[in-house]
Amino acid sequence: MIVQWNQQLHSKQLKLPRKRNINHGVPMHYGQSNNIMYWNFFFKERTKAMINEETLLILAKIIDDYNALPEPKYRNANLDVLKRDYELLMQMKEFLKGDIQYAHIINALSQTINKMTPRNDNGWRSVTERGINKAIPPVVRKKKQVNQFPFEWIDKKSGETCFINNGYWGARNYMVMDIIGYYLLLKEGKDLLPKEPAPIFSDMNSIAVRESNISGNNITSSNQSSMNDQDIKRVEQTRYWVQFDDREFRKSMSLDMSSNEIRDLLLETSRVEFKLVFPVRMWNGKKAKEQTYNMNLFSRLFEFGYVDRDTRSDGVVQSRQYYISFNTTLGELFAHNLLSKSYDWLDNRFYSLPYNAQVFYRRFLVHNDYMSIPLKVETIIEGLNLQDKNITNLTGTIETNILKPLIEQGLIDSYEKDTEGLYGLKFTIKRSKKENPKENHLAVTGDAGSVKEGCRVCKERMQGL
DNA sequence: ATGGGCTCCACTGTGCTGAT
DNA sequence: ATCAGCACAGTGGAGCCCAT
Repeated sequence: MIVQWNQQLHSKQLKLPRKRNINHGVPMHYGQSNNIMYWNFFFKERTKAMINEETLLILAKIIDDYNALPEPKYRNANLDVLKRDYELLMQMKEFLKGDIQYAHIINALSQTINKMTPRNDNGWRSVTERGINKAIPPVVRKKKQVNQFPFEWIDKKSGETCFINNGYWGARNYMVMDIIGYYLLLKEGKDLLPKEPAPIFSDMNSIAVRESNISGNNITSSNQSSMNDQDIKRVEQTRYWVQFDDREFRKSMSLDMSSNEIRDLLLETSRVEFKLVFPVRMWNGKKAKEQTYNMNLFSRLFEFGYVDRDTRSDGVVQSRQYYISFNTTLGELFAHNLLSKSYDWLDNRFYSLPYNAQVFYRRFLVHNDYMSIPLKVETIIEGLNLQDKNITNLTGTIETNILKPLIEQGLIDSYEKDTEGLYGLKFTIKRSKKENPKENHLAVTGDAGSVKEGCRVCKERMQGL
C-alpha cells in the first residue's frame, strides 16, 4: 500500500483519483446520466473520501510500526525506514493538518531521525582544561532527596576534604568552562593559540599568597549580573577576562540555546563555589609537572556579567554581550593551567552525547591515552556520583547510556565486562591510539596539545571576539 | 522573509518498587 | 540478584507567534 501511495506522490497525482477507481462501484444509472456537474461532484467527493481513508490507514500503520520499536528507539530503528515514513507523512500534510496523532508522530519521527543522523563535524575544536575535569565531580539535582549543601568528599591522595556549594555541577557547566577557556587562550594568543607556555604562578607558595590577597578584596560581586559601563570597565581592568555574545557561544557548543538559557547557564556556573584539591601544572625548569594545590578558602571559577544588546519592543532580549573575568583564586588557577598548556581537545560533537557519557569521558579518559583502562564499578560510581542503589539497573545504565554512545561516537573502541574479577564487577575500556591530532585543522604536537601555529579557521572564528 | 522565543510533547536517562 | 514497569525531570524538534 505504501509503495502505491509513493508512486502517486511522485507522479504528483495526490488530488486525482487512481484510474482504476473511477468507475469502481458506480451504479449504472449514474453512469448513464449526462449531467456533467453531477459527475464532477460525485467524482471529487468520492476521491477525497477514499484518499482520506487510505491516508488514515497509512498513518495508523506508521504509528503502529513506530510504537513496535523497542526502546531506546534511536538504537533500534532503521534510519532509511524512518526517513521514508517521515517523507510519507510530510506528503499527507494537507489531509491531516490539525490531527493530534499526526502531529505527535511527526514530532517523534523527526526527533528520532535527528538523533540517529550522525552529527557532522563543523570543524570546531575546543580545549578542555585538565584541572576542572580531574578535580570537580558532578553534583546533580535529585528529585525527592534534598541535596545537602555543601556537597563534600575526601580527596584520596591528600586526605583533604573538598566542597562544592551554592549550586549544582554537570555536563553543561563543564562545557561552559571549555568554551570560555578556549576564548581566553585565543585572546591571550592574539587570535591564535599561544605558542609558548606562559604560566601565572611559579610555585605553590605564590598561589597561597595570591589566594589570601584575592580574598582580601572580596566580595563586591553582587548577585546583580546586569552591568553598566563602570562594571564593564572594572572587568576590563582585570588581568584575565573575555567577552562574547550569544552567536559566538552557540557556535562553540553547536547547541541551540536561547539567549535566556545561555545567560542562566553562565550565571549558575559562575555562582558555584568550590574548595578543592586542584591539579596545577608547574614548569620546573624545562619540564612540566603536575602538583596539587589545597585551597584554603572557597572560590568561584569566574565573575560574570552581561549587557542586553538587542531587545525587541515586546521586551524579549534577543542578544546579550557577556563579560567574564577570571579574577578569583580558582579562575586564576584555571587560567594558569590553560596558559601552561594543561588541556586536551574535544570536537563539537562531544556536547551532543548523553550527559553521563560526557562526564565519564572527562573523568576517566580525556587526559590520558592508555589503550586499556580497567575501571571497577565502584570507581565509576564515585567518579560520576551516580545514585542508583539498584546495581543491576546501574550497570545497565553504564552500558547503554555511557559506553555504547561513546563507542558510537568513536571515542572508545570497545569495552569488556568482567564479573569474576578479584574485586567484583569491572569494566575494561579499550582504545586504539588517540586520533592523530595533526589531522585537525590545527597543527598540534605533544601530550597537552601545544600548538605550533594557528590556522585560518581559528582566525575567522575569533573575529569579533 | 527571517529568525529568535515560546509551547507542546516524545523520547531519554535515572531512580525506585515490587514480583520472581 | 534480576528484571520489568513505572514515575519524573531534562532535553530538544516542530510549529507557531511575533517583531524586525
